[in-house]
Formats: sequence, structure tokens, C-alpha cells
Amino acid sequence: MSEDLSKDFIRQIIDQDILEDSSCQVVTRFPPEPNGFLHLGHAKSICLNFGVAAEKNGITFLRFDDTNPTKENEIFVESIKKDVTWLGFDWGKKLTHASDYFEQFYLAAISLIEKNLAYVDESTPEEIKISRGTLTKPGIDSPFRSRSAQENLDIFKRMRNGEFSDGKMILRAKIDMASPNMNLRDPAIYRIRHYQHQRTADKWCIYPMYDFAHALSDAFEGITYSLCTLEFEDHRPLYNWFVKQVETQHCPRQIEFSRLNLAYSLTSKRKLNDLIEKGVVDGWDDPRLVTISGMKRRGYPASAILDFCKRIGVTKKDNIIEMGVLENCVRKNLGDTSERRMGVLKPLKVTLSNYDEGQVEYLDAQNHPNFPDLGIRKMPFCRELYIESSDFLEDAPRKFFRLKPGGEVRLRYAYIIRCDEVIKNSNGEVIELICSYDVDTKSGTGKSDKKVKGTIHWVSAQHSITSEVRLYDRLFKIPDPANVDDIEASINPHSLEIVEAELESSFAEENAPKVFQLERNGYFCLDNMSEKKSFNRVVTLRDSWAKIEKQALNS
RNA sequence: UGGGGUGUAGCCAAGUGGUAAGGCAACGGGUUUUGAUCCCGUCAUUCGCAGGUUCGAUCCCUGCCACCCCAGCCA
Repeated sequence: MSEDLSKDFIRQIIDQDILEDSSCQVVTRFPPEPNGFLHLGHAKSICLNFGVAAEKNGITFLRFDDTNPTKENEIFVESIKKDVTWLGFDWGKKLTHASDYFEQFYLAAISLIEKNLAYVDESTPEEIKISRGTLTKPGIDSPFRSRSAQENLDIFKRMRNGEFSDGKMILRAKIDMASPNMNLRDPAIYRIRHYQHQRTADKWCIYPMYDFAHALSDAFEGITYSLCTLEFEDHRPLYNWFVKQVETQHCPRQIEFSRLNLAYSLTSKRKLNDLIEKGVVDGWDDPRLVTISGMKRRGYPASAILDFCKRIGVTKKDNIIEMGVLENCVRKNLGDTSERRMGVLKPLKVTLSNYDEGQVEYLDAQNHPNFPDLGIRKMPFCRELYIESSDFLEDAPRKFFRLKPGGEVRLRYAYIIRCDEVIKNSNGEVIELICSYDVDTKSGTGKSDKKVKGTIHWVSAQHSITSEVRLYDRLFKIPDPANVDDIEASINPHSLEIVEAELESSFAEENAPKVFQLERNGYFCLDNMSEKKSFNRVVTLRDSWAKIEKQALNS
């Protein structure tokens, strides 16, 4: 492994800060709102926040941004903790919640009111919307803007005491209704919500807004680098305004980076939630989603996700990462770590006419071609076998070096066979092949120097285990599902295919691997969530034959 | 048309006043009883465009163009 020579712009800023002041601490935070499950975009943020701190012996808080009780719940809190841990990060004792600071936020709001920097506005939401102006027209002051601090103080306290109903009034920062930055046109600081909060229950009926709570939480925790995505760039002046006006002891610095976009997939909690509610996918952990729990269930190793985050980098550029990058990380990780097995996804029966009925041979099969230390297993070989249907073609193109009528192919770890006869059903579909084997070509014996182009996998029909296997493809037909009106119309109808596969007999053993490669088919894992025994295809192998076929089709 | 950002290959991404890293993809070849893995090689005379400064500009200056974000009592 060569060392990375280049650092992203955030790490460069931090390096520079440390160069200028060696006492400079690195304190970061990962601050999800517990209103959904984490996805790959969060993984990017987690890797950045935890990574940057770890590199400088700093610390990272896991902070739940729970300022909106109507959208949040304990299930999401637990899932987030689980996912962060699974990715391999440890927040130690630094587990906090925005709600831990509700009292401090309240006091900070009081101080703003006392400084005449905040006021209670009793306008309706519609009135506030209109008076805010537009992108090109300045807003106008609210009639409540000039209320005395005394009066504001009194009403705000009564807001807290629950004297008013939801939506009746808000506390606003008094900044500048004519600011070209919309966020500075007297943004809301507190709103009234008579709603059970998952942690503070009914202790509060007023809740702070994101900009206020986030800036102050960062300041209270001594966060030095508050790393967030680009859409908050316009919020930075407001963030800084709160920190300054509340006169916190510590001043955090917000730095923004671009969010992750992965082609043919969705990284938006809201849109994921829609798909789940409509039943388009099975839940947050559907293996077709790039949620952390979905990818985990699919069989993606955490280290592959970490590797992915490292490869995509951190910049301020809009980006769309190709699916291949993620898949490649998964293959790369699994290639060296998973044992090989054989399994036939779409079986085609093969009968060896010259192999004795009732005879069984046990043939040696390597568990990993590159690592002999991983040992061998015995595979039973009989007169009746299954091969992959796609490994036989009646009208084979020139470069197809698998089985065809009259052609020969090697059965991996076994013999070379020749296809003598093709049996079809009344629909003309091939249902069985009658073949003959060449006894001198047994693997490892060196009796024959016969060479064939192709080697295919197989299982003994008598010994194979029928098992459910789930084959996944990308969830969407289009690269940018996030940008279309009708997401459901862009769903790939073939994103999940369930097949009855025939697996080699070793899967009956107690210590059969949970994650493995089915040779020539891809990487698979046992699905821990389904009730019956079922396997997920994690990712296919790279397939240059498929590429050749596709090219032939296009030309 | 206000404000804030971003433009380096098909996709990511370094770089910086001295002649364009790296990864993925693609392509060509080698090894191979997985059309896998692995190995070797090819792949930007040019950095959104146009001017200017300079011996020299992707980098500095000016103008233009394209794309993204912002008008929640969401985060």
C-alpha cells in the first residue's frame, strides 16, 4: 500500500491550523437527526468526521440532533448507533443530544431577547412568508419587530409555559429583513410544538430551530471543525451570528463539502422513506438500498464501505459516483477473504451416459485458488449433474467456449465432457444434455494432455442442496432517480430476482461459510434477516464475456 | 434578475507561475482448470470559454458561459 500523497482541502486546512498553532485541538461531531436510517452519504460524513479527528488524536462526538420531536424516534437512535459501530467507529463517552442542551438554548434565547436581538412574532406563517420577500426583493419588517425586550421576555416565558397553541407565534432573531442572504431575514429560533419528545417527553413545548441549536451545540461541546454539506454554506453567516451574539466561550468553525451522489441510487432520507412507505422496497434494510443496514444485509463488508469513502475523496464539487466504484471496493475486499464454492443458479441437467449409475467419486476442490492454505473440500461426482443453463448454447457464437452440441468443456476439478445429445421439451426448450466424459482427463492426474478452452462449474444432482438465492440488480433504471418527479416509474422491475439454486453438498456442513464466492457467479452471503435459509448475491464477478456479448449486440 | 458556491479525461481526484499524480472505467497483451484474480502496457500538447500580465499561465488579472444551493414555524 502506497501512502496517500494528497489530502483533501479540509485536512489541509487543519494541517495549516496546527502548523500555526500546535496547541490546536481537533474536535468534530457527527450530528444525525434521528428521523431515519443512515445511508452511504452518512458514511462519507462519518469517515470524514471520525477520520479527521483520529488522525490528529482528537475526539468526535456522536450527537443526535433531536430538535424536532414530530419526526424523530428511539428506533432511529438505536439504528444509528448500531450502524456507526458496525462501520467501526467509537464515540467513547461522547454521546450527546441537542436535547441535552434545551435549558442552555432557552437561556441563550433569553440573552438574545435581552440584547434586543430577538423578538416574538405573532404573525401567521403565511404573513411571515410574504414579508420575507423573494430572492430578488428584500423582505419587510414584521409589525412585531419593535416590541420591547421586556414584553418579548414575558411572552417568550409564557410560550415556554405552554400558554399558547402550536403555530401561534415564534421567536425570531432580529437581523436584517433586507439581507441578500435569505437566512438572515429574521430567521425563526423557536417554535411551539405540544408534542412528546422521545427524550424530554412533555417537559418542553417550545423547540429550537436547527440553525440556533446546531451552532450552539457545537460551541458548547468545543467542536473545532463543524463539517457539513454544501447546502449549509448560506447558513454559515447565521451560524457565526449565533455564536457571536450568544457570546459562547468557544467559537467553532463550519466547513462545507459536497454531498455524495451515487448513480442509479438514492441517498435522501425523505425519498427512501417514501419508497419504504409505498412498499416499493421491504424496509430500511432492503439489500437494494444503499442504507448502511441495507448494505450490511446485502453482504457488503464495512471495510469495503470505508475503502469507498476513501476513494471518492472530499471536495466542494458536485459529483455523481459510478456504481462500479462501490462494487469494485466490495469485490476487492471479498476476493481475498472469501472461500470458493460451487453452485448452479439456473440448473440444466446433464447425464453422463458412460458414467456408471450409482458410482460416486469424491473430488478435491480448492477453497481458494490463490491461497492453498485455505485447504480443500471434497465434491461428490456422479452420473447426473447440474450445470448452469447459460453455459450451454445450441447455436453458439465463435468465441463462446463453453458447452455446445458436439463440443467439449472441462468440469472444474473433474473431467472433460462432450455434449452428445440435446433433449428438449414440447416447447422446444432444452431440458437435458446427454454427455460423455473422458476418463483420462480427471483433474490432477495428468493422464491426458487434452486441452479445452472452457471450464465450467457443476454440482452433483444427487447430492446438491436446493436453496433460495436472491439476485439483486440496481434499484433504478436511470442514473439520477433523485431528479425525477415520478420515482416509482424509474424503478428497475428486475432489481430482485429470486431463484432456486442447486448448491454443492458442503453447504450442509455445520461450518459452511456464511460469506463465499460461488465460482463464476459472484459473492454471496447468508441472509440473516429472512426466516428461511436464503442467500443474497452481494455482487457479481467482473464478467468480460457479458461485455463481449453486449458489444456484439450493439454492432 | 439578489446572494452563496463549483468547473482538470466517461466517472472520481491531485497539482501549481516552470511544461498535467493516482484510482475507477475503457482499450491492447500475458498468466490462469473461475471469460474471476493477478501482471504488463495504452489512455488530457491540455485544465469551462475569451482576452490580458509574464520568458513562461491550469495556476495571477479582466470579462463571459455552464451547472448546483437558498424564499420551512424541516434538518
